[in-house]
Formats: sequence, structure tokens, C-alpha cells
Amino acid sequence: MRRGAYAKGVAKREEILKVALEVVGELGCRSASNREIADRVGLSQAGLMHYFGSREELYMAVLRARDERDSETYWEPRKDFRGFLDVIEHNMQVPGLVQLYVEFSAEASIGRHPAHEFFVERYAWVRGLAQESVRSAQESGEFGPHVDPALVADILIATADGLQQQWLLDRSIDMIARLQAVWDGIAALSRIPR
Amino acid sequence: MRRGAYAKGVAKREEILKVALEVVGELGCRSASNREIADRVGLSQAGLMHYFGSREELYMAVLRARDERDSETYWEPRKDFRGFLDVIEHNMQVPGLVQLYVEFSAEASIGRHPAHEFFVERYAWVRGLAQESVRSAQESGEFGPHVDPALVADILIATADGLQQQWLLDRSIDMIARLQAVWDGIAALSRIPR
DNA sequence: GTCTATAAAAGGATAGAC
DNA sequence: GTCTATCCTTTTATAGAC
Repeated sequence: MRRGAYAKGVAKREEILKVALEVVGELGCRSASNREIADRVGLSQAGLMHYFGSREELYMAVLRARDERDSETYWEPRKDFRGFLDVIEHNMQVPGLVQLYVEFSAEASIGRHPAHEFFVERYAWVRGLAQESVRSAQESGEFGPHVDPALVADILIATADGLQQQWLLDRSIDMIARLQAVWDGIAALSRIPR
Repeated sequence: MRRGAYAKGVAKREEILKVALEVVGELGCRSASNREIADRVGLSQAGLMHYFGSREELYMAVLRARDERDSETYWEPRKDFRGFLDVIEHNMQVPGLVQLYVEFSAEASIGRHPAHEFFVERYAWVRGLAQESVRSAQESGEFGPHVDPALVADILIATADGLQQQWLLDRSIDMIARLQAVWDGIAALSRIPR
């Protein structure tokens, strides 16, 4: 029965990640407590700590799981700007995740925070993806050559992050339209010689 | 001596705001506690609560004081994009303030958070300022007419917010250069007929 | 793997004296 | 205005039983 027990553990872990997300979405990542999450998942707080050693580990796991799913579902199939937009569009269905990301990454900006390195690495990864989408647009001819992929990537990411920050406060903001406008603007610029 | 006592109260309040900022900068807004702030300012926790009724009130006051100072010092003199950049540039000297802003605004994105309304109103205010700077650029001829001031303003703000979010994790990011690049790009676009 | 029990700390807030 | 004292809650984390 080793296999069964193992499968159960994995399933429970998944369930915890899902519930943690719900709780953060409702209460915010500051007020969300291990106890609340444990209660909702039908576990004692000690039981929860068996799966994740600390609050920080749990939140990192939630964000990692999100990235893996988004990457497979939205990014991998196309590896272009549309995939980038699809991720943002999907984020609008999971405000709790967006909130966790913004709040926790800010919290982790303190030098010695346990999640600091996680976010630094994550940012490098996202930056790489964004640069890929720019290069792919240049190859397809959508973008002209007069543009620096690294700069464009950073600007796209910053705009997306900032829009999400604002969107948390005003859910009526159309992030997709604005991002598309930025992309189209850069496309137009990329064809103007400098 | 009523005047003296009053002046002292004001001075103490200022001191608290200053210290609160330091503590947030060091510990992050999650770990910063009223007690820690009170200790550093040479006050008991109860003494601190005399000035600000709650943690949320205190943080709002810190951000309000920042906005007032920035507005007077950097924005009012010019009311253009350079003023906007000056604010961001100054922010690089006060990472604690940036961290407080990002973390606290995300925390307040929960519907019934005591600071929710504060951030919604603040955003409307900033949006107005940004639109002013765009219109002023159009009047001076730096921008052409082919651009929507409201859209441009939102994009500028989002980019600035997102850059600051990233900058918290990587202080080597040149926010000014990137924002300037965005501005220049939009300026170029605004002269291309649609 | 999960619980009970418990520690030990820290959190915010208030009452009442001075 | 400021303190002391205190309250009650919540938090994370661990030890040890089952």
C-alpha cells in the first residue's frame, strides 16, 4: 500500500495548495493564518505543518504550482505574446493569486526574507520568457528590428505587474486591452528607424 | 503653554511617522509591529495608540505625509513628466516607503479593509496628475495629438508601479531610464497618424 | 500521516492612574 | 500626553502519542 499512501499525500498536498489560495483570496496574505487554512482543509495546524514547514514555504509552493500550471497551459503551446496575455487573462479569474503574488513578493523584498531568493529567480525566469516573445515577434515580422528585446521585455513585465496591482483595487480595469495597446505601440515603434 | 504643548504633539507625530517608516523599511510591513515602533520612538505602545488609533491609520498617515511632501517638492513646481520622474527618483532613496506602499496597498485590496478607500482615492488622484502631464506635453508640442491621455496616463502609472515592485527585489534596475524610454516611445507614437 | 497538547511569543487594544 | 498594567486573541512551532 505504499503507492496508495503516497498518492494520498500528493492529493492532500494539492488540496492544501488550493485551499490556501482561497483563504488568501478572502482574507489577504497578512490575515490568512495557517490555522484557518488547516481548518478548512480538515486538518489540524500541526497536520498542515507536516506538509509545509512554514507559512513561507506554503506560499512559495502555491506560487510555484501556479507558475507550473500557467506555463504548461498558456505559455508552452505558443511561446508568444498571446500566451503572455492568456496568463494575465486567467489571473483575472483568481484574484487571490494575484493578491498573494503582489503582497508576498513585497514582503519578501526584505534582504533576508526566506522567499527573497525565490522571487529573484522567478523574475529572471519571467524575464527570459518575455524576451522570447519579443524575439519571436521580430522573427515573424510583427516587430521590426529597431527595438531592444531586453528593454521591451522589462517594460512589458513592469506594465503587467503594475496593472495587476491597480486591478486589485479596481477590478473594472481592462488589463488585456491596455497590455495589447502597449504591445501594439511597441510594434509600431519597432518599425521606425532611429 | 497651550501652543507649546500643541507644537510638541505635532513634532512627536512627525517623529512617529519617520520612525514607522524606518521600521517598515527594515522589517517589512508585515513584521513591523506597533510595539517596535513605539519602542524606537521612546513611547509605550499605548502612547503610540494615542496618536494613531490603529496600525492601519498609522500606515495611511505615513503614505499621506509622503504624498503631500512629494506633491509640494517634486510635482507642483512643474506639473509635467519630469516631476513624475523626480518622485520616482526620490523613491529610490526611501525603499521602505516603496515597500510599504506596495505591500500595504495589496493588503488593502481586500474589499472591507480599512485602507481600501484610501488607496482607491489615491489612485484617482495620481491618475489625474498623470493625465495633466500628458496634456501639458501635448500643449507644448512634445506629444502629437494621436494619443489618448487617459490611456497613456494609466500605462505610465502601471509601468512605474510595476518597476518599483521589481526594483524592491533588484535595486540595480534603472527605473528612470526605463520610464523615460516609455515616455519617449509614446511621444514618437503620438506623432504618427492612426 | 495526523492528532492533542502545549509552548512561547507577539499581536492589537483598552482602562485607569498620573 | 504618557505610562502601567492587563486582557484577550492569535500566531507559529514543537513534542510526543496513536
